[in-house]
Amino acid sequence: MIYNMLNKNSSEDTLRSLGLMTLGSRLKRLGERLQAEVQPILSELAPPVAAGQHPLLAALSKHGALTVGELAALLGVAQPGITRAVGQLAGIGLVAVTTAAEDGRRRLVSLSPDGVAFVAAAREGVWLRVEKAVADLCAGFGDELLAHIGSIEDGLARKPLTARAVEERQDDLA
Amino acid sequence: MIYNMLNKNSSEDTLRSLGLMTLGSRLKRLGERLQAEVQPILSELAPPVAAGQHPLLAALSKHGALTVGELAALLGVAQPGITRAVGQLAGIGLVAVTTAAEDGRRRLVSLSPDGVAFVAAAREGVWLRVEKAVADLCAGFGDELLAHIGSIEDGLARKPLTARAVEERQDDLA
DNA sequence: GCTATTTATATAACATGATATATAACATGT
DNA sequence: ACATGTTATATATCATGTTATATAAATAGC
Repeated sequence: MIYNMLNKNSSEDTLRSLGLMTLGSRLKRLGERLQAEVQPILSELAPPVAAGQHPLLAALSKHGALTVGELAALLGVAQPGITRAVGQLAGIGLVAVTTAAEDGRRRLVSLSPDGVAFVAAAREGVWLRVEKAVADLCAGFGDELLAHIGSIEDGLARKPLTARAVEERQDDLA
Repeated sequence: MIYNMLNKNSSEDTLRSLGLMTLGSRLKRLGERLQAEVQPILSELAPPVAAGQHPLLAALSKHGALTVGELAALLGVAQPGITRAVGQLAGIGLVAVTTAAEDGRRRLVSLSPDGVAFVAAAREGVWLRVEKAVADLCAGFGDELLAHIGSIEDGLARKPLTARAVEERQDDLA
């Protein structure tokens, strides 16, 4: 019976065996795994910043001051998450927040001087190392993978999944 | 200026432009997006079950009764998450939990009669429709994408990311 | 100018990942 | 038989996604 126990599931992966039916769960799991593995590398640059917040800093560096809503749109996440992340980054002094002059509702988020230095150092150091490590992991098919991901994202924007499944049902009725 | 605002970021995606450096964040985002889009389809089968919990039911259906630890290993997630999910599924009557006879620490989780019927119906209905919708979304490259994902998962198991980045640093020192 | 509607964002609440730890059961060694 | 170490799992805590909503500012329409 101990033999059965070990054989039963010692190296099986249910998500893998379920294929495209659980693609979302599998991508999420792998994404979280990668973020967790990348975190120690990123944290070598002080102050430690969550892996998921580095793109926010990169967006500010690239575009200059942005509103909460703009950041949410650029990063493809919900607004309250950005509010929270910005609050945390402001707390450690990497970003500064002001109220937009032309619209009192808008909050303008920008890199602080410390934030500017942080991003510059990250570009030359940890970001580069992370990219290389991930490229090594992808063993040459990185570009192809990114293209597939892009294609799925574009496909979802064009036509949501529920619309694809609805058509399937109509086919069944015919 | 309104023109500038719109042009600034109307369709740009920071994660996409950052490429492999933010692969984890991007995979996580897409995975959560897919789970969210799949949820309404799955919820057509009563009772509603979270997208992330369907694989747990599939694992029980395939392997029979499993312990909490075995489920965590099969699904590649942490044990407390399984404890919670099992509690929820037991709450809606799809799984049953007993104590293993040969080891009083182990909890044996199995599909209830309602759970067996649920899985059977899902197999013929919503799981099939989800798989087809996702395959449609992948536009023919589904198998290739799954292979890439598998390769990354295997690559992480063989050699963690931090080990890959460490070697990079040693190269820099030389 | 006033009213109704829309918009930007903070806040609340919740779901779902994780790590850490307490507790009990089991295994090992003397 | 007893002490020590290991293991399975519930529980606590936290981080990070989300949706919903309240509040204030801005916009649209008359």
